[in-house]
Amino acid sequence: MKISQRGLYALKALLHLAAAWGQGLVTTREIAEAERIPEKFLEAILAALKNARVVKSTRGRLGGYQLRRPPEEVVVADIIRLLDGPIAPFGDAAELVDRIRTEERHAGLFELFLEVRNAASAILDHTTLAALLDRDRRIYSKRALESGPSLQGRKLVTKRK
Amino acid sequence: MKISQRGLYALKALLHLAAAWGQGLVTTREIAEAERIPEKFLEAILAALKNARVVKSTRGRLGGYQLRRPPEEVVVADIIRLLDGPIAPFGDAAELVDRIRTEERHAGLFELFLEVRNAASAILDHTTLAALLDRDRRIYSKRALESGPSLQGRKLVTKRK
DNA sequence: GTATTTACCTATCGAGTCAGTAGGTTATTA
DNA sequence: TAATAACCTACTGACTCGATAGGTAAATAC
Repeated sequence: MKISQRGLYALKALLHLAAAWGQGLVTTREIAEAERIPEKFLEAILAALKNARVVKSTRGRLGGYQLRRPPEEVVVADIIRLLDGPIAPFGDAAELVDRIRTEERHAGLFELFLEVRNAASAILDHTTLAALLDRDRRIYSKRALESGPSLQGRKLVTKRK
Repeated sequence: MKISQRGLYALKALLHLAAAWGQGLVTTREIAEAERIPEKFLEAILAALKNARVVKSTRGRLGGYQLRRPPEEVVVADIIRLLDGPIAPFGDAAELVDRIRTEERHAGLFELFLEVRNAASAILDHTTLAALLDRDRRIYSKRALESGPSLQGRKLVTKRK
């Protein structure tokens, strides 16, 4: 599986919406600027996400986008499959299973590919937007601590004493 | 990572050469026919494999190809990297490490990608042509046993009694 | 020494994908 | 009614993928 720029943008946009969960609507422009995504390109991506019922929209003034379900219920693997196709190094899971059965000379090759896809799937299938957002925040605050302890940084350090 | 038709052909051709290891040279035509690979296309693939010193060749009459090293020493991950680029869902390992450091908003995303690439790499890096060939043979004989026990099949069954 | 066989080299091609861009239409609200 | 924001359609240039065509160079058989 290869994650395209489009797929990456989609995940970033969804993380943005996940961060804004429960706080109303967010416009494409807002996301585009914050996440450094070409606005018109983002429009197309959000259209796809809307079509797949990941996201919902309201139009006109004060319009915008929001997640359809809470961040804990949006799984990363689904988004990747939607934008960039199957999570497998060759074909998809069903095709691999089939070729393990039918290929008379090198079935082992497809067995191997299936193992790889299962390993990748295992990770991506149990990672949600909420989990990813958590990660982002953890890294962010760890960084604030390391490079130039700010007010917030100091407090944490002090607490650890 | 996505394995192309080209990459698949390369692996099949190498498995063919691995099976012929120690038995002299094999021509492109022979490989092309046995493995159902367009001959001219296979030529280009073998050229790349030769360039990368995976395979060596002799030309003229009685010419052909052979592996440069024993099948136990040829690792599948290297072949895939050669033909289809890095084994990572996004960029390569070095780029991912870099973006985990530099991305200020969504470093967690790249951490996740790195985990996926490590999982895939772990499998493909410790699989050699010899191991794959073994797999192929195991599946093949298991199949002979299941569907219509031939002479060879019967022997095995009888032994098990 | 000539014909055959095989690897090797160069160039080209049609189809498809990727990452956008452009320009307008419809709905909602101040 | 004007402004705003989602929505829709079409197009583009660059690139990749999976080949095909046609010839050159080297090694061997006869």
